[in-house]
Amino acid sequence: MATIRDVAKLADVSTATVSRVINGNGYVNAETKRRVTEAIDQLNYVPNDVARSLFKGRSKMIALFVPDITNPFFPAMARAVEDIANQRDFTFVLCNTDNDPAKESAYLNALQQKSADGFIIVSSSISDVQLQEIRVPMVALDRITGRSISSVTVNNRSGSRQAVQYLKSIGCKRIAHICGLEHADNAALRMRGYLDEVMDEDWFHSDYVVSGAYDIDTARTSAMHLLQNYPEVDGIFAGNDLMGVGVLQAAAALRRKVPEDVSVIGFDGITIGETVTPALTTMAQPIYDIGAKAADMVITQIEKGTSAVISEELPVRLIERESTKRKV
Amino acid sequence: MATIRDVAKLADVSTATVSRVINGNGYVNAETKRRVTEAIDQLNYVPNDVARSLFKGRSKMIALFVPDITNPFFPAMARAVEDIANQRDFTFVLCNTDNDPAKESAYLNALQQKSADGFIIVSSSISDVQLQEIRVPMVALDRITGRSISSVTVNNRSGSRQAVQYLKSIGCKRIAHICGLEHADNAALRMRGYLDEVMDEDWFHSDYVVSGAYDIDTARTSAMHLLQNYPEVDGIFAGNDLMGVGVLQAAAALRRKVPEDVSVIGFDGITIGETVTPALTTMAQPIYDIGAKAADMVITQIEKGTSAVISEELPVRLIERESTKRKV
DNA sequence: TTGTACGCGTTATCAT
DNA sequence: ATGATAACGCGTACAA
Repeated sequence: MATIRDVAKLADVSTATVSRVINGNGYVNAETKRRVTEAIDQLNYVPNDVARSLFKGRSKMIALFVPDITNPFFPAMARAVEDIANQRDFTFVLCNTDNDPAKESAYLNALQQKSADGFIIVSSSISDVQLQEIRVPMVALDRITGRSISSVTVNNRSGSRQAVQYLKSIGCKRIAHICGLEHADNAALRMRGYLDEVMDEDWFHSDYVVSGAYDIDTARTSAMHLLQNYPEVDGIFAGNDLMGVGVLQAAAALRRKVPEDVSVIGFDGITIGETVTPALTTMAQPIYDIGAKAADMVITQIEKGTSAVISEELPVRLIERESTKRKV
Repeated sequence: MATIRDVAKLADVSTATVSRVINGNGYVNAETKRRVTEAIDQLNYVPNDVARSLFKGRSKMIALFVPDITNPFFPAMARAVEDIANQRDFTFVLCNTDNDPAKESAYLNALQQKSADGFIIVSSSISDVQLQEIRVPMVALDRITGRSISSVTVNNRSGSRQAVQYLKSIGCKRIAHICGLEHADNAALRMRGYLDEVMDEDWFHSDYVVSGAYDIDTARTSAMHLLQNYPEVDGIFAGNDLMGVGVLQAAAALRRKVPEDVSVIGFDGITIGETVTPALTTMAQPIYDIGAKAADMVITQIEKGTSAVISEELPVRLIERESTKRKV
């Protein structure tokens, strides 16, 4: 690997001049510039990022923390972040935390040691105080922000209300909810939205809310119990699509027809919802936009050096598929 | 952020001594060591990784290149690589290349600039010559290696033969194949395996091989044409599970019953195969093991500094689900 | 056993 | 318009 000194020697100038040519700083004679550029080409010189980082204390690198890389929602989002990062010449690192505080801390430390410039964090297990300690731009997704951290979220609560209203509108009389991870803010918000719509119904029963872990398997188990114990349930709002798929599996196992016997709606809008049978109706999040917006915010903050706290809320929208049908 | 000098000053020793304590190198008096450790604790000192990298020319960072992060196969593999990397105290970076040579080059350059220590590459678009130019340990997955690059693969060809033999054994009389990306070595191998088994059959027809892009949508389209033009086909071997799902969708759209009218088998063993209806029979790869093995190989090479070329082949195994059934 | 001093490759400041 | 040089923070000869 050629260094800046090699280039300087070949072009018969000082390293300072080479640096100026590379970074377009200060004045440099056209002819000198030509010589330097030529030397750079000839030696195939590329500035060493590590040395740059050491000097600047910055690395042109941002990281995205996700709680479960096997939930297709997150790869989809990661792709957006990656696109924006690449466009703006940042290196993108994806970290899978498994909602494990230890892993999160480890990643956080490791990356801060590497002078990571910014973080986008989807996590319900990382503590607010720990987030405060991060000294670089950061955006939280899917978490209620204590006004101290920038965020990009969707209207979880009203979106959930919409989902439940939709179930009502197609004729569901007993609507249950599979709730996501307890300590996840968005799970709590979606449950709130559900409760907003059903709490005052005379049929409402607190056992109509069961828990899942935002994954297929736990949701299937929970839904089995629910459907067995409360056979009158004819509509289920799952806290995310993965759990919606779990509900479909539970219904199939119990020979309950979807959507004839029970309608199911999920939340997220991941593509797996189109591949299951029946295809899953869902409240779709603008996944790409969320990731892109978050990346844009972080990078802009990095580049401008501002630390303004911005919170953005994006809308969800209903996608009707086969798992819900109007009762005749 | 405290530096090594701050620690040295507080402990009243030289930076060299502090460095010795940190890295366990050379001799250092027990009492001195105590003082230094204390100072480290007190200042919350952590060595700066960037400075380390600059000095050593290494970064304790490995990268995994995958062609399509939205194919669940790759997140599953990434998780394995990540686990091993973390265990061995390496930072893990996941790069999604979209099979785009430009993106691959960009990532490769960017990461080499950052002194990445090793690469695990799943790619059919990156050229062999470009791989040769990488001066750090590297493992290729899913590609025929020119003996010059270490690799971890599965027995694609014999696995495919097994798949086709299985279809035959359950009574399929006309077996077609949805082939993956043309320039992908593993797609070619899987097609070879298929051809090994069917080429000499008197019913065989070259139009029984159609192409997909290793994704659901293209496979569905191809399968639609196939099933429409060749209604006698009663067994389909899809080059991967995603395409298997595409085939199921095509069959559903054409009201062809699976497995009664046509049996379908995929390749990969990703979980989405369990969620579709009917659940997809598949030749499952040991996904986690592949990633773990590759990570282990790269890191071992990095640490030992050896450059031996190792090629490992792992076995696939049949998982029977609902998309195939013995003809009576 | 410990300290001094240099180099890793870059950028920025200050001269010239 | 250009060059010399001091940082950035660390690890390691070499000297003591």
